Amino acid sequence: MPLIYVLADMEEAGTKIDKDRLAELSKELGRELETLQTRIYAIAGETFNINSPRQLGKILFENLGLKPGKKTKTGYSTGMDVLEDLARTHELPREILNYRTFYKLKTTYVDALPKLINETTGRIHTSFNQTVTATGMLSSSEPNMQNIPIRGEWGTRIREVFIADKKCVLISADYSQVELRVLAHMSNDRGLIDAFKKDIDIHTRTASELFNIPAEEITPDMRRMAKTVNFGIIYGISPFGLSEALNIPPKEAGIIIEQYFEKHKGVKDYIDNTLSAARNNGFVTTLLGRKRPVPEINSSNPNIRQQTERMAINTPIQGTAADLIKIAMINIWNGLKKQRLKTRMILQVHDELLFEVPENEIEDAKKLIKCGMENAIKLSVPLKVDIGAGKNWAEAH
DNA sequence: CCCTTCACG
DNA sequence: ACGTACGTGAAGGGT
Repeated sequence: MPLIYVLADMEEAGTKIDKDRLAELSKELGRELETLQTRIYAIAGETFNINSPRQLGKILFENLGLKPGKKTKTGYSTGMDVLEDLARTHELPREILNYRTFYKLKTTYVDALPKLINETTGRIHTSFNQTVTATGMLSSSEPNMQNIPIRGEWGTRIREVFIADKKCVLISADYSQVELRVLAHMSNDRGLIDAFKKDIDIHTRTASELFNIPAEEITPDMRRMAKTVNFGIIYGISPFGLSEALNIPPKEAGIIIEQYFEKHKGVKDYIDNTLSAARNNGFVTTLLGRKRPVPEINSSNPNIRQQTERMAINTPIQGTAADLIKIAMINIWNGLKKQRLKTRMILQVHDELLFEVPENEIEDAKKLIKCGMENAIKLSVPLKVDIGAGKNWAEAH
Protein backbone atom coordinates (compact mmCIF):
# COMPACT_ATOMS: atom_id res chain seq x y z
CA MET A 1 0.00 0.00 0.00
CA PRO A 2 2.93 2.42 -0.04
CA LEU A 3 1.62 3.52 -3.42
CA ILE A 4 -1.11 5.45 -1.67
CA TYR A 5 1.31 8.22 -0.62
CA VAL A 6 2.51 8.52 -4.19
CA LEU A 7 -1.04 8.83 -5.49
CA ALA A 8 -1.95 11.35 -2.81
CA ASP A 9 1.00 13.53 -3.82
CA MET A 10 0.07 13.27 -7.50
CA GLU A 11 -3.53 14.27 -6.82
CA GLU A 12 -2.40 17.17 -4.66
CA ALA A 13 0.14 18.37 -7.22
CA GLY A 14 -2.37 18.43 -10.08
CA THR A 15 -1.74 19.55 -13.64
CA LYS A 16 -1.47 23.10 -14.93
CA ILE A 17 -3.75 23.99 -17.79
CA ASP A 18 -3.97 26.85 -20.31
CA LYS A 19 -7.55 28.00 -19.73
CA ASP A 20 -7.51 30.75 -22.36
CA ARG A 21 -6.30 28.39 -25.02
CA LEU A 22 -9.11 25.96 -24.14
CA ALA A 23 -11.66 28.74 -24.62
CA GLU A 24 -10.25 29.40 -28.11
CA LEU A 25 -10.38 25.72 -28.98
CA SER A 26 -13.99 25.58 -27.79
CA LYS A 27 -14.99 28.40 -30.11
CA GLU A 28 -13.25 26.80 -33.03
CA LEU A 29 -14.91 23.45 -32.36
CA GLY A 30 -18.26 25.20 -32.06
CA ARG A 31 -17.86 26.69 -35.53
CA GLU A 32 -16.82 23.34 -37.01
CA LEU A 33 -19.86 21.67 -35.45
CA GLU A 34 -22.24 24.30 -36.83
CA THR A 35 -20.90 23.80 -40.34
CA LEU A 36 -21.17 20.05 -40.04
CA GLN A 37 -24.68 20.25 -38.62
CA THR A 38 -25.88 22.37 -41.54
CA ARG A 39 -24.33 19.96 -44.02
CA ILE A 40 -25.85 16.92 -42.28
CA TYR A 41 -29.36 18.40 -42.24
CA ALA A 42 -29.04 19.25 -45.94
CA ILE A 43 -28.02 15.70 -46.86
CA ALA A 44 -30.68 14.14 -44.63
CA GLY A 45 -33.35 16.49 -45.96
CA GLU A 46 -34.56 17.27 -42.45
CA THR A 47 -33.37 18.32 -39.00
CA PHE A 48 -32.99 15.81 -36.20
CA ASN A 49 -30.89 15.20 -33.07
CA ILE A 50 -27.59 13.96 -34.48
CA ASN A 51 -26.58 12.78 -31.01
CA SER A 52 -29.50 10.38 -30.79
CA PRO A 53 -28.54 6.97 -32.18
CA ARG A 54 -32.24 6.18 -32.44
CA GLN A 55 -33.11 9.22 -34.54
CA LEU A 56 -29.97 8.76 -36.62
CA GLY A 57 -30.84 5.11 -37.23
CA LYS A 58 -34.24 6.15 -38.55
CA ILE A 59 -32.65 8.61 -40.98
CA LEU A 60 -29.97 6.19 -42.23
CA PHE A 61 -31.88 2.92 -42.41
CA GLU A 62 -35.48 3.97 -42.97
CA ASN A 63 -35.39 7.30 -44.82
CA LEU A 64 -32.22 6.73 -46.86
CA GLY A 65 -32.62 2.97 -47.07
CA LEU A 66 -29.03 2.07 -46.17
CA LYS A 67 -28.31 -1.50 -45.10
CA PRO A 68 -28.15 -1.93 -41.32
CA GLY A 69 -24.97 -3.88 -40.59
CA LYS A 70 -25.40 -4.80 -36.95
CA LYS A 71 -28.14 -4.44 -34.39
CA THR A 72 -28.05 -3.54 -30.73
CA LYS A 73 -30.54 -4.58 -28.05
CA THR A 74 -32.55 -1.44 -28.68
CA GLY A 75 -32.38 -1.04 -32.44
CA TYR A 76 -29.97 -0.29 -35.27
CA SER A 77 -26.31 0.06 -34.40
CA THR A 78 -24.78 3.35 -35.51
CA GLY A 79 -21.36 2.71 -34.00
CA MET A 80 -18.09 3.66 -35.63
CA ASP A 81 -17.42 0.40 -37.49
CA VAL A 82 -20.94 0.39 -38.94
CA LEU A 83 -20.71 4.01 -40.13
CA GLU A 84 -17.21 3.36 -41.48
CA ASP A 85 -18.66 0.61 -43.70
CA LEU A 86 -21.62 2.74 -44.78
CA ALA A 87 -19.30 5.62 -45.68
CA ARG A 88 -18.29 3.68 -48.79
CA THR A 89 -21.77 3.89 -50.24
CA HIS A 90 -23.16 7.21 -48.96
CA GLU A 91 -21.81 10.62 -47.99
CA LEU A 92 -23.83 11.07 -44.78
CA PRO A 93 -22.08 8.51 -42.53
CA ARG A 94 -18.69 10.21 -43.00
CA GLU A 95 -20.15 13.55 -41.95
CA ILE A 96 -21.76 11.93 -38.91
CA LEU A 97 -18.41 10.45 -37.93
CA ASN A 98 -16.74 13.85 -38.30
CA TYR A 99 -19.50 15.45 -36.26
CA ARG A 100 -19.14 12.87 -33.51
CA THR A 101 -15.37 13.33 -33.32
CA PHE A 102 -15.67 17.09 -32.84
CA TYR A 103 -18.64 16.77 -30.49
CA LYS A 104 -16.75 14.30 -28.30
CA LEU A 105 -13.68 16.51 -28.10
CA LYS A 106 -15.72 19.62 -27.30
CA THR A 107 -18.09 18.22 -24.67
CA THR A 108 -15.89 15.63 -22.95
CA TYR A 109 -12.63 17.56 -22.88
CA VAL A 110 -12.49 21.16 -24.09
CA ASP A 111 -15.68 22.33 -22.35
CA ALA A 112 -15.47 19.99 -19.35
CA LEU A 113 -11.89 20.57 -18.20
CA PRO A 114 -12.14 24.29 -17.31
CA LYS A 115 -15.02 23.53 -14.93
CA LEU A 116 -12.70 21.28 -12.93
CA ILE A 117 -9.93 23.81 -12.37
CA ASN A 118 -9.37 24.25 -8.63
CA GLU A 119 -9.86 27.89 -7.63
CA THR A 120 -7.04 27.88 -5.10
CA THR A 121 -4.35 26.13 -7.11
CA GLY A 122 -5.53 27.00 -10.60
CA ARG A 123 -4.81 23.40 -11.57
CA ILE A 124 -6.69 20.20 -12.37
CA HIS A 125 -6.67 17.58 -9.63
CA THR A 126 -7.84 14.17 -10.79
CA SER A 127 -8.61 11.22 -8.52
CA PHE A 128 -6.50 8.09 -8.97
CA ASN A 129 -8.54 5.09 -7.94
CA GLN A 130 -6.67 2.08 -6.66
CA THR A 131 -9.58 -0.26 -5.92
CA VAL A 132 -11.69 -0.13 -9.06
CA THR A 133 -10.26 -2.40 -11.72
CA ALA A 134 -10.25 -6.18 -11.91
CA THR A 135 -6.69 -6.34 -13.21
CA GLY A 136 -4.80 -4.07 -10.80
CA MET A 137 -4.57 -1.10 -13.14
CA LEU A 138 -5.27 2.34 -11.75
CA SER A 139 -8.25 4.31 -12.93
CA SER A 140 -8.69 8.08 -13.00
CA SER A 141 -11.84 10.15 -12.59
CA GLU A 142 -13.16 13.70 -12.28
CA PRO A 143 -11.64 14.21 -14.71
CA ASN A 144 -10.34 11.02 -16.26
CA MET A 145 -6.78 12.06 -17.10
CA GLN A 146 -6.02 8.67 -18.62
CA ASN A 147 -8.09 9.15 -21.74
CA ILE A 148 -7.06 12.63 -22.87
CA PRO A 149 -7.00 12.70 -26.71
CA ILE A 150 -3.63 12.20 -28.41
CA ARG A 151 -4.38 11.02 -31.96
CA GLY A 152 -4.64 13.35 -34.90
CA GLU A 153 -4.29 17.10 -35.18
CA TRP A 154 -6.87 17.79 -32.49
CA GLY A 155 -5.26 15.32 -30.12
CA THR A 156 -2.06 17.34 -30.34
CA ARG A 157 -3.90 20.65 -29.94
CA ILE A 158 -5.67 19.40 -26.80
CA ARG A 159 -2.49 17.97 -25.25
CA GLU A 160 -0.84 21.35 -25.81
CA VAL A 161 -3.09 22.94 -23.16
CA PHE A 162 -1.50 20.79 -20.43
CA ILE A 163 1.52 22.89 -19.58
CA ALA A 164 4.43 23.10 -17.17
CA ASP A 165 4.57 25.62 -14.34
CA LYS A 166 6.96 28.61 -14.50
CA LYS A 167 10.63 27.61 -14.79
CA CYS A 168 9.56 23.99 -15.28
CA VAL A 169 9.16 21.48 -18.08
CA LEU A 170 7.02 18.38 -18.39
CA ILE A 171 8.84 15.07 -18.73
CA SER A 172 6.96 12.12 -20.16
CA ALA A 173 8.40 8.62 -19.82
CA ASP A 174 6.63 5.64 -21.33
CA TYR A 175 7.34 1.94 -21.50
CA SER A 176 7.87 0.59 -25.00
CA GLN A 177 5.75 -2.54 -25.69
CA VAL A 178 5.54 -3.35 -22.01
CA GLU A 179 2.76 -5.93 -22.29
CA LEU A 180 4.50 -7.88 -25.05
CA ARG A 181 7.71 -7.84 -23.02
CA VAL A 182 5.77 -9.16 -20.03
CA LEU A 183 4.32 -11.86 -22.30
CA ALA A 184 7.81 -12.73 -23.53
CA HIS A 185 8.95 -13.19 -19.94
CA MET A 186 5.93 -15.09 -18.67
CA SER A 187 5.70 -17.41 -21.68
CA ASN A 188 9.45 -17.85 -22.06
CA ASP A 189 8.83 -17.83 -25.83
CA ARG A 190 12.16 -18.06 -27.61
CA GLY A 191 11.16 -15.86 -30.56
CA LEU A 192 9.78 -13.05 -28.43
CA ILE A 193 12.71 -13.12 -26.02
CA ASP A 194 15.19 -13.08 -28.89
CA ALA A 195 13.42 -10.14 -30.55
CA PHE A 196 13.38 -8.00 -27.42
CA LYS A 197 16.97 -8.86 -26.48
CA LYS A 198 18.05 -7.65 -29.91
CA ASP A 199 15.68 -4.65 -29.70
CA ILE A 200 14.05 -5.58 -33.00
CA ASP A 201 10.80 -3.86 -34.07
CA ILE A 202 8.38 -6.48 -32.79
CA HIS A 203 5.49 -5.79 -35.19
CA THR A 204 7.75 -5.92 -38.23
CA ARG A 205 9.22 -9.15 -36.97
CA THR A 206 5.75 -10.66 -36.45
CA ALA A 207 4.75 -9.54 -39.95
CA SER A 208 7.85 -11.17 -41.35
CA GLU A 209 6.90 -14.45 -39.64
CA LEU A 210 3.24 -14.32 -40.68
CA PHE A 211 3.87 -13.45 -44.33
CA ASN A 212 7.05 -15.49 -44.62
CA ILE A 213 9.12 -12.71 -46.16
CA PRO A 214 12.19 -10.76 -45.02
CA ALA A 215 11.72 -7.80 -42.70
CA GLU A 216 13.00 -5.38 -45.37
CA GLU A 217 10.05 -6.22 -47.62
CA ILE A 218 7.34 -5.62 -45.01
CA THR A 219 4.96 -2.84 -46.08
CA PRO A 220 3.33 -0.46 -43.58
CA ASP A 221 0.03 -2.25 -44.15
CA MET A 222 1.52 -5.65 -43.36
CA ARG A 223 3.07 -4.22 -40.21
CA ARG A 224 -0.29 -2.77 -39.20
CA MET A 225 -1.90 -6.19 -39.53
CA ALA A 226 0.84 -7.81 -37.47
CA LYS A 227 0.42 -5.15 -34.81
CA THR A 228 -3.26 -6.03 -34.60
CA VAL A 229 -2.33 -9.70 -34.23
CA ASN A 230 0.12 -8.92 -31.42
CA PHE A 231 -2.54 -6.95 -29.58
CA GLY A 232 -4.97 -9.75 -30.25
CA ILE A 233 -2.69 -12.28 -28.55
CA ILE A 234 -2.69 -10.15 -25.40
CA TYR A 235 -6.48 -9.84 -25.53
CA GLY A 236 -7.04 -13.58 -25.80
CA ILE A 237 -7.37 -13.79 -29.56
CA SER A 238 -10.24 -15.44 -31.44
CA PRO A 239 -10.78 -15.78 -35.19
CA PHE A 240 -13.95 -13.67 -34.94
CA GLY A 241 -12.32 -10.92 -32.94
CA LEU A 242 -9.36 -10.71 -35.27
CA SER A 243 -11.56 -10.83 -38.36
CA GLU A 244 -13.57 -7.86 -37.05
CA ALA A 245 -10.44 -5.90 -36.23
CA LEU A 246 -8.79 -6.56 -39.59
CA ASN A 247 -11.94 -6.56 -41.69
CA ILE A 248 -11.18 -9.96 -43.17
CA PRO A 249 -13.12 -13.25 -43.20
CA PRO A 250 -12.95 -15.27 -39.95
CA LYS A 251 -11.42 -18.17 -41.89
CA GLU A 252 -8.41 -16.10 -42.92
CA ALA A 253 -8.11 -14.74 -39.39
CA GLY A 254 -8.05 -18.31 -38.11
CA ILE A 255 -5.21 -19.20 -40.47
CA ILE A 256 -3.21 -16.17 -39.32
CA ILE A 257 -3.68 -17.19 -35.69
CA GLU A 258 -2.51 -20.74 -36.44
CA GLN A 259 0.51 -19.28 -38.22
CA TYR A 260 1.33 -17.19 -35.17
CA PHE A 261 1.14 -20.08 -32.74
CA GLU A 262 3.19 -22.25 -35.11
CA LYS A 263 6.02 -19.70 -34.80
CA HIS A 264 5.43 -19.04 -31.10
CA LYS A 265 5.00 -22.39 -29.39
CA GLY A 266 6.01 -20.79 -26.10
CA VAL A 267 3.06 -18.41 -26.25
CA LYS A 268 0.72 -21.24 -27.22
CA ASP A 269 1.86 -23.37 -24.27
CA TYR A 270 1.67 -20.42 -21.92
CA ILE A 271 -1.95 -19.74 -22.89
CA ASP A 272 -2.88 -23.42 -22.54
CA ASN A 273 -1.21 -23.62 -19.13
CA THR A 274 -2.83 -20.40 -17.94
CA LEU A 275 -6.26 -21.69 -18.94
CA SER A 276 -5.87 -25.08 -17.31
CA ALA A 277 -4.62 -23.45 -14.12
CA ALA A 278 -7.62 -21.12 -14.21
CA ARG A 279 -9.98 -24.07 -14.63
CA ASN A 280 -8.38 -25.89 -11.70
CA ASN A 281 -7.99 -22.96 -9.31
CA GLY A 282 -10.84 -20.65 -10.25
CA PHE A 283 -8.44 -17.69 -10.42
CA VAL A 284 -5.48 -16.36 -12.40
CA THR A 285 -2.42 -14.57 -11.02
CA THR A 286 0.04 -11.92 -12.12
CA LEU A 287 3.79 -12.34 -11.89
CA LEU A 288 3.72 -10.71 -8.46
CA GLY A 289 0.86 -12.85 -7.18
CA ARG A 290 -2.12 -10.56 -7.65
CA LYS A 291 -5.19 -12.76 -8.08
CA ARG A 292 -8.31 -12.33 -10.16
CA PRO A 293 -11.17 -14.79 -9.63
CA VAL A 294 -12.63 -16.23 -12.82
CA PRO A 295 -15.63 -18.19 -11.50
CA GLU A 296 -17.24 -18.49 -14.94
CA ILE A 297 -14.25 -20.28 -16.47
CA ASN A 298 -16.15 -23.58 -16.55
CA SER A 299 -19.54 -22.10 -17.46
CA SER A 300 -21.78 -24.26 -19.62
CA ASN A 301 -22.70 -21.15 -21.59
CA PRO A 302 -20.06 -21.03 -24.37
CA ASN A 303 -20.23 -17.24 -24.73
CA ILE A 304 -19.65 -16.63 -21.06
CA ARG A 305 -16.99 -19.32 -20.88
CA GLN A 306 -15.06 -17.94 -23.84
CA GLN A 307 -15.31 -14.39 -22.58
CA THR A 308 -13.90 -15.57 -19.26
CA GLU A 309 -11.10 -17.40 -21.05
CA ARG A 310 -10.08 -14.15 -22.78
CA MET A 311 -10.09 -12.40 -19.40
CA ALA A 312 -8.00 -15.20 -17.93
CA ILE A 313 -5.41 -14.80 -20.69
CA ASN A 314 -5.35 -10.99 -20.62
CA THR A 315 -5.34 -10.39 -16.87
CA PRO A 316 -1.94 -11.87 -15.98
CA ILE A 317 -0.32 -9.78 -18.72
CA GLN A 318 -2.18 -6.51 -18.19
CA GLY A 319 -2.04 -6.98 -14.42
CA THR A 320 1.70 -7.67 -14.38
CA ALA A 321 2.31 -4.52 -16.41
CA ALA A 322 0.20 -2.64 -13.86
CA ASP A 323 2.16 -4.10 -10.92
CA LEU A 324 5.39 -3.23 -12.65
CA ILE A 325 4.68 0.48 -13.17
CA LYS A 326 3.40 0.75 -9.60
CA ILE A 327 6.76 -0.49 -8.31
CA ALA A 328 8.50 2.00 -10.59
CA MET A 329 6.33 4.81 -9.20
CA ILE A 330 7.23 3.95 -5.60
CA ASN A 331 10.93 3.68 -6.42
CA ILE A 332 10.99 6.99 -8.28
CA TRP A 333 9.00 8.74 -5.56
CA ASN A 334 11.50 7.50 -2.95
CA GLY A 335 14.39 8.51 -5.19
CA LEU A 336 13.05 12.03 -5.64
CA LYS A 337 12.81 12.40 -1.87
CA LYS A 338 16.26 11.01 -1.22
CA GLN A 339 17.85 13.30 -3.79
CA ARG A 340 15.84 16.25 -2.45
CA LEU A 341 14.51 17.05 -5.91
CA LYS A 342 11.53 19.34 -6.41
CA THR A 343 10.41 17.30 -9.40
CA ARG A 344 6.84 16.08 -8.96
CA MET A 345 5.14 13.03 -10.45
CA ILE A 346 1.79 14.33 -11.70
CA LEU A 347 0.12 11.65 -13.86
CA GLN A 348 0.12 7.94 -14.61
CA VAL A 349 -1.41 6.74 -17.87
CA HIS A 350 -0.98 2.96 -17.60
CA ASP A 351 2.42 2.71 -19.28
CA GLU A 352 3.43 6.37 -19.04
CA LEU A 353 4.47 8.64 -16.18
CA LEU A 354 4.33 12.42 -16.43
CA PHE A 355 6.47 14.72 -14.26
CA GLU A 356 6.70 18.45 -13.70
CA VAL A 357 10.39 19.21 -13.47
CA PRO A 358 12.25 22.42 -12.52
CA GLU A 359 14.59 23.39 -15.36
CA ASN A 360 17.71 22.88 -13.25
CA GLU A 361 16.72 19.30 -12.40
CA ILE A 362 16.03 17.99 -15.90
CA GLU A 363 19.12 15.83 -16.26
CA ASP A 364 18.96 14.35 -12.75
CA ALA A 365 15.25 13.67 -13.03
CA LYS A 366 15.57 12.01 -16.43
CA LYS A 367 18.22 9.65 -15.12
CA LEU A 368 16.22 8.75 -12.02
CA ILE A 369 12.96 8.21 -13.91
CA LYS A 370 14.40 6.10 -16.72
CA CYS A 371 16.41 4.01 -14.29
CA GLY A 372 13.47 3.59 -11.90
CA MET A 373 11.18 2.41 -14.66
CA GLU A 374 13.59 0.13 -16.49
CA ASN A 375 14.66 -1.63 -13.29
CA ALA A 376 11.27 -1.93 -11.60
CA ILE A 377 11.33 -5.72 -12.01
CA LYS A 378 14.04 -7.92 -13.49
CA LEU A 379 12.57 -9.77 -16.45
CA SER A 380 14.21 -12.14 -18.92
CA VAL A 381 13.98 -9.32 -21.49
CA PRO A 382 15.02 -5.70 -21.02
CA LEU A 383 12.41 -3.06 -20.24
CA LYS A 384 12.70 -0.06 -22.54
CA VAL A 385 11.58 3.48 -21.71
CA ASP A 386 11.19 6.39 -24.10
CA ILE A 387 11.56 9.74 -22.40
CA GLY A 388 11.09 13.31 -23.56
CA ALA A 389 10.73 16.85 -22.23
CA GLY A 390 8.78 19.90 -23.35
CA LYS A 391 6.76 22.91 -22.25
CA ASN A 392 3.50 20.99 -22.74
CA TRP A 393 2.26 17.41 -22.81
CA ALA A 394 2.30 17.23 -26.61
CA GLU A 395 5.94 18.37 -26.76
CA ALA A 396 7.03 16.06 -23.97
CA HIS A 397 5.96 13.02 -25.97
C1' DC B 1 -30.61 4.55 -14.35
C1' DC B 2 -29.50 1.86 -18.45
C1' DC B 3 -27.85 2.04 -23.16
C1' DT B 4 -24.86 3.56 -26.78
C1' DT B 5 -20.92 5.69 -28.25
C1' DC B 6 -16.09 6.89 -28.06
C1' DA B 7 -11.73 8.89 -25.76
C1' DC B 8 -7.32 6.46 -23.85
C1' DG B 9 -3.74 2.33 -22.66
C1' DA C 1 -26.88 -20.90 -35.02
C1' DC C 2 -24.88 -17.98 -31.97
C1' DG C 3 -21.67 -13.49 -30.97
C1' DT C 4 -16.45 -11.34 -28.84
C1' DA C 5 -11.41 -8.82 -29.14
C1' DC C 6 -8.72 -6.78 -22.90
C1' DG C 7 -9.14 -2.80 -19.35
C1' DT C 8 -11.19 1.84 -18.06
C1' DG C 9 -14.67 6.82 -17.50
C1' DA C 10 -17.78 10.38 -19.37
C1' DA C 11 -21.43 12.46 -22.17
C1' DG C 12 -25.96 12.42 -24.03
C1' DG C 13 -30.47 10.20 -25.10
C1' DG C 14 -34.40 8.07 -23.57
C1' DT C 15 -37.36 5.74 -20.16
